[in-house]
Amino acid sequence: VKEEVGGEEYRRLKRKGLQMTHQRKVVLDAVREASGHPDAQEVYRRARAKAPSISLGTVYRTLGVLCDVGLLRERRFEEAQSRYELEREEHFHAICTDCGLIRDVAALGFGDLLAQARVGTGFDLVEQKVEFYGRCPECQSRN
Amino acid sequence: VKEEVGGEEYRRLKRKGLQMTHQRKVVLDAVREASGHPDAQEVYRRARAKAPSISLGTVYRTLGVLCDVGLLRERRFEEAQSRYELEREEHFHAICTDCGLIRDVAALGFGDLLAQARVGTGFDLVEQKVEFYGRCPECQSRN
DNA sequence: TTATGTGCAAAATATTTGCTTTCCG
DNA sequence: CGGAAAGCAAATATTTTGCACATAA
Repeated sequence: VKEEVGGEEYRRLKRKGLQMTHQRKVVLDAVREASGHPDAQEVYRRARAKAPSISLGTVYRTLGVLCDVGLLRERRFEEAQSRYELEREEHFHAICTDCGLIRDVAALGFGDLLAQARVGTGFDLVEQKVEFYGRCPECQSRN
Repeated sequence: VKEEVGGEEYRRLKRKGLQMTHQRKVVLDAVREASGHPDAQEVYRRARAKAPSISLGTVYRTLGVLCDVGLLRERRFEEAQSRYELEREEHFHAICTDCGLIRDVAALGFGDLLAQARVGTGFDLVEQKVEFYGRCPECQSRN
């Protein structure tokens, strides 16, 4: 049995009756190659390097599709625009208030925040979002 | 010594060379009277009840000013628009994924998340944002 | 071949800004 | 009175959508 390259992506799309296209490959690669958490404009810029005729509308639609099938994850930090990251295990984010750098933080070791919040609220909570704000090491040493 | 009603607001504004105006009173009251976390449109709607000629632009500028002087706080949840709340001690939020209800959650009892994140990242973190998502009690009993 | 996807442009949504007039202190 | 603020409309910024044409399977 031969494992197909990119098989996972095809499978996720097919499961929902969606097709794999050049644009979808290119957008997914753009997010992979961007360091971290690109917004739609950066994905668009990167995608055009490989698919010059791709439109911004397609980038938005494609990012939405890739989130729907579970390959990407949309994130809204304290900004006007959404950012996108590869879907993976739960983690938190530290965001530099000077330069905007976003660093992933392992969720391990923070205890069961969800369980505590469930007790405190009566909500059937299934997901959490944790962000920390402050200056990154580089900006700290800059002055 | 007589304590002036609304003195605190005047003081905060004056400290930055800003004036108190009818519109600023009305916008602040609108946030106070809204249950919880109104967005600019809801503030606008409420403010017009007391100041019919107020414009949406003024609402936005005023919300910004009131945040600057520390009376309000801008919040972005997983939505396109910002929401606003009265500035107060740190707390978290539980958000209903069905009806959108936003409930405040006391931050006490969650341990020193910031300290842990500082160690993990090397960032000089000074602020945290914690949100929980799931169904509120009422939506749970609805079906 | 045919359902699905893309490009393009216009629309929708949220927020900001320039400028003239009005108002607070 | 003089600087700060409001109203209004136009400008921005981000994201969504309608539709004719193109493409994957």
